[in-house]
Amino acid sequence: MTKITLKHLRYFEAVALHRHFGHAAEACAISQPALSVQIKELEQILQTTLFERGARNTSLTGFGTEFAPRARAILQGVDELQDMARASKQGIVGRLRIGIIPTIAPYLLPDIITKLMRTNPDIDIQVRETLTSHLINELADGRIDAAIVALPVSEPAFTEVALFDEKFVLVRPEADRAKPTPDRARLTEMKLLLLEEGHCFRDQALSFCATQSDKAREGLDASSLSTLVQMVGAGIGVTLIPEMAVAVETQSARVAVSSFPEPQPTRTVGMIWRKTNPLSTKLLGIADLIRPA
Amino acid sequence: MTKITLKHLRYFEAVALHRHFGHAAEACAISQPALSVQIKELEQILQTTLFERGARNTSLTGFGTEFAPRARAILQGVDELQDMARASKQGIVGRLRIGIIPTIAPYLLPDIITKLMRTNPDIDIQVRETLTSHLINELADGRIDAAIVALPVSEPAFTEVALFDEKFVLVRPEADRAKPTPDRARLTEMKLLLLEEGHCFRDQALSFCATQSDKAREGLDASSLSTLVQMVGAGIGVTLIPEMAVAVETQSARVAVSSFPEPQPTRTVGMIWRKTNPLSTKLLGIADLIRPA
DNA sequence: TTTTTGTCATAGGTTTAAATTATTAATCTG
DNA sequence: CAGATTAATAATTTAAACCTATGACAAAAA
Repeated sequence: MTKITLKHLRYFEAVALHRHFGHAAEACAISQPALSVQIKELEQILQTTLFERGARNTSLTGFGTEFAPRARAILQGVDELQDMARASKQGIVGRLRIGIIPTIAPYLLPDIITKLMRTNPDIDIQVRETLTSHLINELADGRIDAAIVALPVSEPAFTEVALFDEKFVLVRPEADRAKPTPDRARLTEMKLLLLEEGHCFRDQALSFCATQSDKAREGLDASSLSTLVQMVGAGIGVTLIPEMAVAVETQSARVAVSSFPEPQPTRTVGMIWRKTNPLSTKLLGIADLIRPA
Repeated sequence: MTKITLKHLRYFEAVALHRHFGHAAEACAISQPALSVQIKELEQILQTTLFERGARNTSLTGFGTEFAPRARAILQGVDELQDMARASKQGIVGRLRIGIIPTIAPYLLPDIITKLMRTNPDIDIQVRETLTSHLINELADGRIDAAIVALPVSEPAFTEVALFDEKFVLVRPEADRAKPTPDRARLTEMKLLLLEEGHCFRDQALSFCATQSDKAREGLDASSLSTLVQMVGAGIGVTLIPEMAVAVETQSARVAVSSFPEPQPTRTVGMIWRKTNPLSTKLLGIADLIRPA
């Protein structure tokens, strides 16, 4: 049992339009017999007559009349598929599904979006903000196209591109402003507030603090840098935040911010994507665009 | 330049569903290379990548994700075409576009529709009421499937089937009830009211009246039998109407109805359709159904 | 009527497209 | 590194679609 093909529908449409097999065949750039055979086959598939062949004129049957607009709609749908493909190629990508970790997103995203929109007015940007481990899964599954995270990720399936390094700064209560900046050794003596488990920034901060440590830290983990800073402002302890977050987060809090002496704590922020992603080269371009330097 | 085919879309859908070329190929009952080639061709046509082939898993690209629902919609539309064809075949015809002349329609239509609906609950009946000449044109053009008119029509392209004969009766003012029924010769002396030009019934009535005649008849033509009877009731003249119309039209008028002595005037009502109409045999069945005897 | 014309269907042979099997290439997994 | 998994490529076969030529039929013209 053969199936309906678009060829059948295209030929049908031509005959319906011209009401003449010969003219329709010409319009389709094929011979009249070829068209006749195809129409006949379509009628056989449908088990119905579509055209009434008179000796001197051809017309649609009742069923053919109902059939025509649907056939036309299908053909139009197919044309639209092609248009869609063409449209999606102008500009860098068309749609970009990008993931960013929470300790970067609020500070970098406005800038990224602005830059992408400027160079690429029709782009459709979809952002996903969650923990690195989730982003890695979603990237692997093809649910997002790229992710901006702290490097290294060391997944062999991913390409990693560094975007920039960022320093961590110390946030203390306003009252501590005059005190000297502690080095990493002295930090262990202070009450250090951290993000919840799962945030890479938590681990990065901890690793700087020379604490081997999870030493009796009661449940004071915060779910965002913003909360962390507010807690510091309330005098509960001190914390580290990325330099990039300073402007936004310490605006309205009664806290003192200070840089560490060398060796300063840092992390590398980068972009990752599947090596197999066909957009690879374009993603490289996007990385260049985002990179501030 | 090759074009998109439904095969492309069917294969695409399978791969999108299974996210695995081998399994998709199995689902399509073809070999994996055949499917790979077709998908590749589709991607070439669209000038875009639809799938991201990893070494161990396959996923849709961003564009593929947008492409999928449209492809699915098209395939569904095609399936519906087939359903439509199947549905249209149950019952006698599915849709019947029928034309009837005005001097028959009001009296016969209710009966016809009742009968058709009873034997054929899902039928879609479309009625066109106009003059014979118009019906013939519309029939020839395929705009209607059949027509009920007075025979003969004598179009070689049409099949004619007689339905029944109907007599014409004389309608006189109530005051004339006691007078003897005039024969056709005496009719010429009376003021005979007729339908407008174009109605076949006008010609049929005239031809009975032995008038060779269009003799100075002022513009008193009516546009319906109903009007004609009302005019008679008002004492303007006399008229002929088909027997079938008596019950409906003389109900509320102050007129006297009488049959003619032999030879009585009659006409044959019949059904016509294009010989080339594929529904021919079914239309014969419908004629049998309509025929009162 | 007979002939001619217009129009679609059928037939046989050729070309093009699609499928098959077999093989290769690449990349994970153990 | 060896074995397994998965998709791509190659060569060949099979099937579909098309073309030219011809036939059938009905309408129009002679």
